[in-house]
Amino acid sequence: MSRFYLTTPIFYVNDAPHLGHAYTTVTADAVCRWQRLLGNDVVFMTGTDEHGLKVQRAAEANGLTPQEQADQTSERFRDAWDHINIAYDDYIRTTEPRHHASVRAFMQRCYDNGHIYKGTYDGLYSVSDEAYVTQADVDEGRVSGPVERMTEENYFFKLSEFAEPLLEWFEREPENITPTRYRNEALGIIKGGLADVSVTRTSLDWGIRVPWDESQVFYVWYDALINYATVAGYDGDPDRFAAWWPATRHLLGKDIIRFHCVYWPAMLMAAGVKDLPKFHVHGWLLIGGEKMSKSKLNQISPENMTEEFGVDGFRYAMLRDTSFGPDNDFSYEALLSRYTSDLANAFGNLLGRVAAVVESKAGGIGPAASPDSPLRESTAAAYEAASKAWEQVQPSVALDATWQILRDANEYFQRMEPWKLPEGNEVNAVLGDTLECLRIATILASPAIPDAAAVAWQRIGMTGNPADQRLPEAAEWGGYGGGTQVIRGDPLFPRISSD
RNA sequence: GGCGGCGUAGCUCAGUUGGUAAGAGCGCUCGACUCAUAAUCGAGAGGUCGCCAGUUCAAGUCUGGCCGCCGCUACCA
Repeated sequence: MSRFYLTTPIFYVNDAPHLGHAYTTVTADAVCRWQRLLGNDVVFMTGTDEHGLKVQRAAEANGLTPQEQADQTSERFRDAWDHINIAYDDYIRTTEPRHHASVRAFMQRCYDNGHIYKGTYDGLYSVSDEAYVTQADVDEGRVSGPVERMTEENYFFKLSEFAEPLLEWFEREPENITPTRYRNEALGIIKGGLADVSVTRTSLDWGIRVPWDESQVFYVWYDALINYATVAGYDGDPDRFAAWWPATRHLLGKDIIRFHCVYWPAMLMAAGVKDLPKFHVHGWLLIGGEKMSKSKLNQISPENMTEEFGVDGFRYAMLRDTSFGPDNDFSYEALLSRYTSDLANAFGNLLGRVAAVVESKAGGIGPAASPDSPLRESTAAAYEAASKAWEQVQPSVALDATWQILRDANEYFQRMEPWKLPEGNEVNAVLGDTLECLRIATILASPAIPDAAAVAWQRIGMTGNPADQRLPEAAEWGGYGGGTQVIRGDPLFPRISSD
């Protein structure tokens, strides 16, 4: 048994949960559920990033204190994740005392190790963009309003010192960042030259106080990144940290590569943390299709997506239709099409037709799988492919491989025509083998569709929950012993009309 | 501007270190079947692999140029 610690980025609380957040989080959830099937010890973490100027401003605009603003939005994220069945083990908020303590301890180490110094930040600030900008930004018209020169005494992190160590890390760990395209991008950032970065601010209060200079607070990014260490027990639980930190994997979007894949590893080195995380980077979820844009689904909360397709329908379609890495198009039409073809037709309908024939030809009792089934080999191959894909954080590939079992089972069932056979061994073998395919596919699909998988599991006469199965044994042919009641029931994934 | 990425069948995407007649799912056409959620199964049509040039016995797969789209370039996954 091994440990598996997976994080999503923590989400900034000036923005309501939307499909992009859901994409990252559902992917992480499914990957963790797969790891649990393997019997690994898993910690799955998500949470909210609550400090910084934008939160302070948003609070003022809403007539709230920053804490109230953070409380409200953080709760919305938590509700959204509960709604789409995200089984997180820890939900961190950067305003929690444990995180404040952790950040102060972490940064104090960096300071004590001589990687932080006091300097003068001198930069251009665009009020309308609420952001610091470069001269190049101004020259090339990427700034929406007037800029003013800001001068501030800040503490700087000696990022420039870490270019070499970072390159050594890339040399040493060929798979530190996947997919490769993003590894190259991070490498490009490092090779492009790293300047020291200002990590504190005096211009706002809503942040974590610098332990060696209480007049300053940490700039929100450098507080936020440390959350991953907080959850692993960085401050106050050295044993836990030693055990879990080496198992760390970060899931993130390509827009935050710089901070995660370059700055964060450098900070860890500065704090004297030996183990560096693995990074899995994904592209954007692009929203295409007219119906989708009609209701501005790119801004809509994840809850709205589940009204028609159910939680599992939404989760499945998103995981199956987005290849992890590149940007992906996602649309209402695609979602409907995926739901219908894969869930209603290939899975739900197979379940229904088998149950109907079990009822008419086997008295409603599922017969056992036959040991020498022609489906045995292809099912094993599908498991191997799915397993490999989950390991590589490729849910779409894993689910496609899993559905091969269902396609094969439908083909077999069709070819054997059990509904025409007389009751007896021959029909029992066909039914048992098809049920066995459903049993295995249900386990393998459960990370994507946990609730529906649990229902399907009961329908074919299994007891317990597919989530409690252990791979790889549970995926081996012959696990369906038969002799239990198969339940026909209502369609597991009812068809949805397209209007 | 700088750095990086993408452009393969109608759609969404796969295509190891260049090498048998370019793949999958969906969609479409035709046929079969009727156990099932008008589901399922079979057959088929459909691609000059963005464009041009080059390297090579051989390029979707390498090199150069061009066109189009996109990301990052200090606080949105």
